[in-house]
Formats: sequence, structure tokens, C-alpha cells
Amino acid sequence: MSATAPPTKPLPNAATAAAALAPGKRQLLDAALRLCQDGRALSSLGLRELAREAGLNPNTFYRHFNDLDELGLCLLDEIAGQLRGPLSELRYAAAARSELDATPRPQLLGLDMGRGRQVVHETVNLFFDFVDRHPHAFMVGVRELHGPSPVLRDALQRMMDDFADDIRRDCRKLELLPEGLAEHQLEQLALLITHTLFRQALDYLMQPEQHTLIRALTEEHVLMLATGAAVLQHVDQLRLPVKPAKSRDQR
Amino acid sequence: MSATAPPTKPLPNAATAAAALAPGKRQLLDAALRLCQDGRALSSLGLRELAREAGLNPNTFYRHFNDLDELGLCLLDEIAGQLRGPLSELRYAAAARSELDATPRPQLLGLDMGRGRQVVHETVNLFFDFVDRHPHAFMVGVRELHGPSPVLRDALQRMMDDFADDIRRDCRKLELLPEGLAEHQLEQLALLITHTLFRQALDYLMQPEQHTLIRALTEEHVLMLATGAAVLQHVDQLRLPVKPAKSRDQR
DNA sequence: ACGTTAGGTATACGTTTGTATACATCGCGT
DNA sequence: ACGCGATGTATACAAACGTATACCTAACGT
Repeated sequence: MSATAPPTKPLPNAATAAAALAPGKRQLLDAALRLCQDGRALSSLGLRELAREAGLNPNTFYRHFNDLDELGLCLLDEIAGQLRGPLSELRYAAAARSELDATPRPQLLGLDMGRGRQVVHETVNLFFDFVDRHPHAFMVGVRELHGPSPVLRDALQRMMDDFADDIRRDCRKLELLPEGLAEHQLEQLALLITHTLFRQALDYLMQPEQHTLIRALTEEHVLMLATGAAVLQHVDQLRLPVKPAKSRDQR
Repeated sequence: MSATAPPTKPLPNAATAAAALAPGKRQLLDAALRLCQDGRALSSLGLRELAREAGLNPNTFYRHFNDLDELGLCLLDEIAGQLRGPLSELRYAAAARSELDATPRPQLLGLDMGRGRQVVHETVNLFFDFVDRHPHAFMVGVRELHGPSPVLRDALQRMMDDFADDIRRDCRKLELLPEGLAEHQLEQLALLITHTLFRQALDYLMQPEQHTLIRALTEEHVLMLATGAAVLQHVDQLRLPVKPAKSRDQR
């Protein structure tokens, strides 16, 4: 009962989080998002082009940003705000639901495969529902992750790391993985899951006709990763209960 | 003994594969690679900029390409030629080496964890050695995978699929995974490994001080994936040995 | 009532871009 | 010897770009 949907959320249907933004600034940010919607990269946008799309004077851009990178950062902040909180809530909701269904499940190597499957199924599907509701955010995000601007790349990288950290924390708290799993392994697992999810989100957005397939495949991928991590930890525990486990071979 | 290094390869140290390329064309391609080396995307290059870097007249570009996409495709073809063959050979060499060392290894769920670990260790390290030798290729490749140009994206996607297919084929032939693994699962596994490898290659190239760390982590990732796939297959086999095994839940 | 500041506009300048047309050079088949 | 196609160069031009300067207007504290 520790996790239920928050009660009376105002539910802002779009980017309405940070109020009191100058109207021009908003228009510019929206214009940027709009221009990126069909595959463009943030860094390929021009100052003038942006203003044109926003229906503003080119120079208005300068009132709010010095740089295109600055606009990019602003946009990413907004996106991050839209993603992090809600996604973690989704995870909690899914876990809470699976808590109710407390029937014993098939076990393997000490981990509850059944519950894992169900939680993965739910969270992955909730994730894609979320992607459906915020298409541009993922478009821009994943694109800029490997984009040309170092500033934006770093920001995105940080954002992904935060996201992975949320996953890691939630996995621990909800006990979705064996408690013996080393922290650094859980960290790597969370990172892999994050990257997988985001990459698949892009595919998902770009091939609307394969939505159900991609959802199923992604489920499988995440399950694969989680299982692998759990089993490997198990094996490691059997193999080297004594050795200092430092310094791999010649590398 | 079925797999040894091919005997007398001329070993072209760089892009010398397709001979008889007009000198201007070569210079342009090289210039593009050079300009992409520090984080630029192919699609962000200008026709004139390219010619300038190559020390040529802007119009020379038109002699060889109609479009920037055309140059991109040409470059990607060249890169693909450099990667596919050699990488598969590397895998064979590693597997052959592990065949010699035929000591029995710890088993888990019917798969040879020891041999798996070793093969992963070797192939991942060989992969990164290869990355060291072809930095620009990976830079450009991974970048353009999520880049703005649909043409290049598709080409890259196809290239990745081919690469994954090589992995899949080699895994089958070298019996690195339980023979019960369904074809479509092996396919997904190969895709995941491919994407993981390439993404890590980018990180690897951009953070030279963390080379050894990234190598170790990538090993872990691949091992995680492979183990997960193997175990999941095992579980599935136990769970539904009777059912028609079609149609999971409401997908 | 006044000055200051933020937000938005108008115009202008120099640069770079993509593209077009015309010209020079080399190799090569007949 | 001639022509011709392939390659590379020179020059030119319209468009788009980033940037700078100057002006307009509304809000606000004092």
C-alpha cells in the first residue's frame, strides 16, 4: 500500500510545468520541438528558421538564449521534468499491483520468475504508453544522445544516468531482483535497460505499424537482461566465495 | 579445426579495398571522415566545407555525388566492407582458440559457462582492438544510426542487421549457446549484443582514459545478455512443454 | 511622473551556402 | 589527328545565415 497513484494531480496535458515563461521563449521552444518532430536534430536548426517557425522576429531569439545549445538545454530540462517523475510513479504503481497478487510463483535460482515477468510486462507497457503520450520528447532525447553538440550530449547522458538510477533504486526497494546482486551489477543492469528502452522507443515511434511487436520484443529484452544479471550473480557467488576478485587477466 | 585465420591476407592497413576511385572522390570521402572525427554528424557537413577540407574546388563535389546522402552512402559502404568480414574472422579465431582448450568447465542449466565466459572475453576484446584500429568508422556509424537523414539511417540499420546476422550465424555454428534456443530468440539476442557493442564503442572512443573499464563492462553486458537468453529458453522449455507455444498473452 | 528594464520589431551588413555556367586539362579510342 | 568523356577549376549569383544597432512598447518600483 506504500505506492498508489497520487490523488488529485492537475494533469497538465502538455508542457505547462514551468509557468511564467516569456511567451516568446515558449513559442521558440515549441517551434524547436515541432521542427524536430520529423527527424531533424536540434543542432541542425537555425536561429532564423526557429524564429520563422515561431512566427517571431529573428532577433527575439537573442532575448532569451545566447546559443542554440542554450535553447537545447532548456528544452531538455523541460523534457526531463516530464519524464522522470511520472515514469517512476508508473513503476511503483505496477509493483503495487503485483504485490496484491501474492500467489507463490515458479522459482529459479532463488528468484521469482513469475513476478518478474509480470512486473516487466506491466512496466514495459506502461513505458510505451508513456512514449505514446510524449513522442517528441523521446525523439529529441534519443537523437541528441549521439548528436553533434557536446553540451547536449552530456546533458542527455546525465539524464539517462538519472533515469537508470531511478530504475536501480526502485528495483532495490521493490525487491525485484535477488538481494545478493552487487550494487555495481545492478547499476550496469539499470543502464542497459534504460538504453534498451530508449532505443526501442525511437523504433517504436518511427514504425507505428509495428507497435505491438516492438512492445513484445522489448519485454523480452528487458527480461533477458534481468535474468542474465540475476543468474550471473548466482554463478559468481558459487565460483569465487574466497578470491579477492580483483585484476582480471592481461588487459 | 574448422576455423583458423585465413592464410595470406594482404591486410590492407586502411581504406584500400575499392581501388580505382577517382582521386577527388577519395579526397572528399577522407575529408568527410576527418570532419566527422570530432563529433560532427555526416548530415551537418556542407558541400563547400567538404571541398575546402579536401583542398578542392566546391564544384568538384558535383562530379562525384549529387547529394550529401550519396556521399554518406558511399562512405558507409566502404565502412561496412571494412567491418563485416574481419569481425567475423575474429570471432572464428577466438572460437578456434577456445576449442583447443577443451577442459571441462562448470555447467549451469546445461550450458558451458566457462567456455562462454572465455569466448565473450576474447571476442569483446578483439572487437575493441578492432575499434581502436577503425575509430572513425564507428564514430560515423553509430552517430548516423540515429541521425537526421532517413537514407543513411536505413543503410546503417541494414548494416547493423547484417552484423547481428553474422553473430547469430556464428553463434549457431560454434555452438556457443544451447541448441534449444529458438531462432527468433537468438535473433533478438544478436541484435541486442550488436547494439550494445556499437554503443559502447562510441563511449570507448570518446573516453580514452576509461578504455579498460569499458572493456570489462561490455564483457559483463554481453555475458548478461547471453546468459539471460539461455536461461529464459530453459525456463520456457520447463513451463510449456505441451502448449502449442504460439501467441503469448494478449499481445 | 519618471527612469529602468524586459520583451519584441525593423533594418542592415558581411559571410557562407548551394547551384549554375563556362573554361582548362588529361587520357584514350578511332 | 581528332574528338570526347571524365575530372578539376574559376567565377558568379541569389538565398539564407548569424549578428549588430536602433527603435518601440508595456510593466513596475520609487
